[in-house]
This record gives sequence, C-alpha cells and structure tokens, in this order.
Amino acid sequence: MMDEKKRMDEFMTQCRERHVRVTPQRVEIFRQLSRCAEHPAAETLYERVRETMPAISLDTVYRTLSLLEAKHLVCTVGTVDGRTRYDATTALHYHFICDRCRSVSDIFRGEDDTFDPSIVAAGMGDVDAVNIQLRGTCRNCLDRASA
Amino acid sequence: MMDEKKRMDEFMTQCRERHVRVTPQRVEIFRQLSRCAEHPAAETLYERVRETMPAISLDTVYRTLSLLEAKHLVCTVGTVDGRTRYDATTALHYHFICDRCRSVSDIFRGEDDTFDPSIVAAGMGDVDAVNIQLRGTCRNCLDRASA
DNA sequence: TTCTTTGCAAAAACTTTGCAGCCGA
DNA sequence: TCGGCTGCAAAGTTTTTGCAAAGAA
Repeated sequence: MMDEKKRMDEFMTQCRERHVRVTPQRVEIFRQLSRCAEHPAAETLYERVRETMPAISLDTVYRTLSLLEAKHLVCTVGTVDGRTRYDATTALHYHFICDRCRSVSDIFRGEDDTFDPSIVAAGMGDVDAVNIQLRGTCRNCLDRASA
Repeated sequence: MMDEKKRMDEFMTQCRERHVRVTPQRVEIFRQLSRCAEHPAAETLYERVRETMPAISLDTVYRTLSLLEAKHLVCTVGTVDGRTRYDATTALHYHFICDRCRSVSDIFRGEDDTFDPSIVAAGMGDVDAVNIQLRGTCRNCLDRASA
C-alpha cells in the first residue's frame, strides 16, 4: 500500500494536470475517502471530513465527489439504498456488495484474471471507467444467519 | 431471440414460483421492459406502459420494478443521471454506458469469455446478481464529434 | 486580478409510503 | 374469501442550484 503522503502528492499533481484547483476541502475529502475502507456515501464521508474540517458543508462534498468523478480521480462503486458510494481507488478491481448489511468490499484481481474492458467493449466505443459489482450476501451475514 | 409469447409465459411461471402475484400491470411492465432495447428508467417505462394501459400510475411502476428486482426477475443496469435503469435480461452480460448521450447498450459475452463471478467472489460470500458497467463514449458520439 | 470555489439556504428530482378500494389465487 | 395490489396524493431522501463572499492560480 502506498503511503499517504505520496498518495496525496499524486492526487494534487493529477488535479493540476487536469485543471482541477487544489483546495483544502478537496484535499481533505480525498484524503478521508482514501482512508475509508467502507466505500462511503457522500453524507458518511461528510461526517468523516467534519471531524477535521468542521466548517465544511455537505454540498461541497457532493460537488467535490461529482467533480473528481468526472475527472476520474475517484470512482463510484454503485448505488446502495439510493445513495451513491465512492472509492478513491481507480485501478480496475471489483466490488462485493452485500444486500443484507449494505457493506461494500474490494475484490482485487487475481494473477490469472484476464478480464479486459477494452476487449470486451471492442467496437462499442472508448471505455473511460469500469464498474463491476457482485451483489449477494457476504460471509459475515451468511455466518450470522446460520449461527 | 425468444419470441414474446414464450417469454411472457416464462415470466408468469417464474412469478408464480416465487409467489409474486400476476397482475395486468406487472405483465405489461415486464412486456414493455423486454421490448425496450434502451434499458429505460422507471419514468420512461411508465410513459411506454401508459400507451397500452393509460390508467397505470408511476408509483406502480416503481413498486413493480423494485419487487421484480428483489425477486431477480429483472435487473438494474446502474444509475444514469440519478435515475435507475432496468433490464429484463438477467443472464450474465455487460453494459456499455455512454456518458455523453446517456445511452445504455448490451454487450453479450464472447465465446472465449471466462469471467466467472462465483470464482471472482470466492470466499467473499454468495453472489446473487452481477452488474458490469463499462462507461465511456459510444461509437455514435465519437463519430459525431469527429465529423 | 480573474475566474473558480465555498457555504448557506432553498429547490429540484427521484423514489417511497399511507390509505381505501379492488383483485388475483 | 383473504391477503396482497393499485391509484391517488403527499411526504421523504438524496442531490442540485443560485448567490455573495472568499480563495486559488
């Protein structure tokens, strides 16, 4: 795992490359999103960011996520209970979404994984982002149900 | 492609198996959704269904889609512009979503496609549904831009 | 300096829900 | 018959937008 300082420097560099102004709010939103393993919705992330930046407003979180997603600095994981969930990792990977507890977990690709979006979409157009959701019941919920 | 009568019979059989009551509204909603290649949102489908069933209400369309999705008789394709889009085909396939024109197209699997959700999610839990979105710019929009 | 961004508040958009009468099984 | 379904209307949630002040390049 990349250390945080390096990750934040990279974020700021990419912002400048894409003409996205670097503001304290954007930096903090990205930092907290990177730290969250839970793939939070806007409001959840807002609560998190408020701990270190109490004056921030919810609409700034919405606007920032929406901007960063458009610039592919962040990606959406899908919608759970009507709320859009986000991920700071844009590298190709999958998500397991539990329909029972609403948790979202990363699934990183195995060595033998040959799934290739640009081959799959050959002829359809240019692919900028990929979102792969596997929905079902997670191990925790299965264990709890059988206990 | 399966003919419509056969598809509708299958739908009604599956409804009964899953204890979902067969009503004219549900049948018509499913029929129109099956006919739509565009993967419509609830409101778009509502307009479509109203052509043959003028008295239906929008909330019935919402309730029906939500029920059918829970029963895996229909699946969601993801959210485009804040609206959930649906698909009557539940067999594993992919979707190409154009961020420019908001169109959603099916991508059926190639012969050599070895992507297997239950292997990918091995150990994470039980997978009930899969949703794979490739987002980008479609051929049409690319051609229009370069013209 | 200039154009963008933020916070506040209000609004918009989509979706859900309560209720009474109706209908499928 | 009985429990679930529908239409109507109203509410609920999430997300977006207008505006003036503050801030990044």
